[in-house]
Amino acid sequence: MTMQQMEGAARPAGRPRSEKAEKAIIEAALDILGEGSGVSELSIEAIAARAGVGKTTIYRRWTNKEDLVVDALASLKPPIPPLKGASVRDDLVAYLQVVRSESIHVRTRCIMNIAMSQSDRHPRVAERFHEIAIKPRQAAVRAVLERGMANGELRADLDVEMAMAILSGTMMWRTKWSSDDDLPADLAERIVDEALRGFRPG
Amino acid sequence: MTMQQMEGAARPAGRPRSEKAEKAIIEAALDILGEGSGVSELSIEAIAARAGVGKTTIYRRWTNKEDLVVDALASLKPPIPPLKGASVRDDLVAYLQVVRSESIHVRTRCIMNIAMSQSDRHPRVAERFHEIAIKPRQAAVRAVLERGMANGELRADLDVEMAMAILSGTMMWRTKWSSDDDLPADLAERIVDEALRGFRPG
DNA sequence: TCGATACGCAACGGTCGCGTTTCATAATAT
DNA sequence: ATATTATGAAACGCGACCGTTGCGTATCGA
Repeated sequence: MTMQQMEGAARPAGRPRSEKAEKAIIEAALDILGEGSGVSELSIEAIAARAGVGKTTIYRRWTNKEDLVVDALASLKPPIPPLKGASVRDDLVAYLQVVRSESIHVRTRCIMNIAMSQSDRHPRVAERFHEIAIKPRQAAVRAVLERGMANGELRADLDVEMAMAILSGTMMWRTKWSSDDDLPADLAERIVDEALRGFRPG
Repeated sequence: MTMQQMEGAARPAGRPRSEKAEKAIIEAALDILGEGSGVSELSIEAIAARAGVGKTTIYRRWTNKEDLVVDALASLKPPIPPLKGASVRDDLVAYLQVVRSESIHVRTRCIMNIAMSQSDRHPRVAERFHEIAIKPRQAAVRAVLERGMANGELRADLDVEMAMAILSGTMMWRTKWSSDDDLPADLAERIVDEALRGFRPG
């Protein structure tokens, strides 16, 4: 018995799959989605062409488009900002500023659109996106709010879910229905200040 | 000179276009969009088939799909609720309840999705939708808020645009990321009450 | 070296929707 | 009646992708 055979994932014979190709495929898919295509307009041929890869190489790894998109979304590491500022206000402003700055980049914008608009048609994709990109952020915001409730910066009876919806929803609404350039620079601060007015004790 | 010739739109000779066909086409288009298709997946052939109409009849009236969709969206009469209640709170609750109830119907939901997600790819469509479905509602809400500011129910220095974004954005966020059934029945009231906490004077 | 597997590439037959045309028929003005 | 335009149906050639296959080459383990 050789060392190799003892390894957990008994390596099959023959040429191993190219990791580079795999990354190129996922990157190409995200790229095309980032240009505004919906999931159904995303064609395997286009992905293969852009990735510089044969269609075979794609079909060998994923049996359908949805699985590919799910993996692609999963590869998006959401850059959660630290949020360990001095005050609840600072943390929330920092968070919403990240959201705002992302909404300006076309790629982020389109991928967000996909996740939001195709939840009926492609529930698995939307669910995965929610898991990857939304939940961790919501958890971070929730931590900030709960910290504030604990130390008295916020009302003790604050409805945390509602507060999170107010913060994220307001920013989303503004970024949706505005052209990029008429988003005021201090939008994050203004949203937080307006929201906090109702979140504070008293 | 006959009466007919004196009419504003000098009726051309020959068989007139069928109004019924026109309505059937638009209805079919909305129907398919309401099932979750994006604009680009919406095929003329499918519209014709569902409307019980020849493709000729469609191509004779619209030169491209976008124009058809624009007209279809324009045919959506937004049922703006009256909003003449006793208080700002009552009006806002009534408004958000309409929004909430619409978000449950698949058709409304999908058409909303289209307008929101395809603004990059089909700006004319999104713009038209905004004109038809968003602006009048926002105007109604703005009127309620301004009335409240005038009679002292709301702070005199309230940022009206921000307040509208908070109300609509929060409801949208909740309806987006929730399955229909875990939307609490009193969601509208809870959003309004939470928001008003910061909108009131003092 | 040899067997096995993956690679990029090109071609296959098949489906779908495109936008156009033709056809027989229907509806309207003169 | 006759001229004119619209209608639904069917068929056209065209191009985009589909998912599969065969090809020669590259990369691995034994």
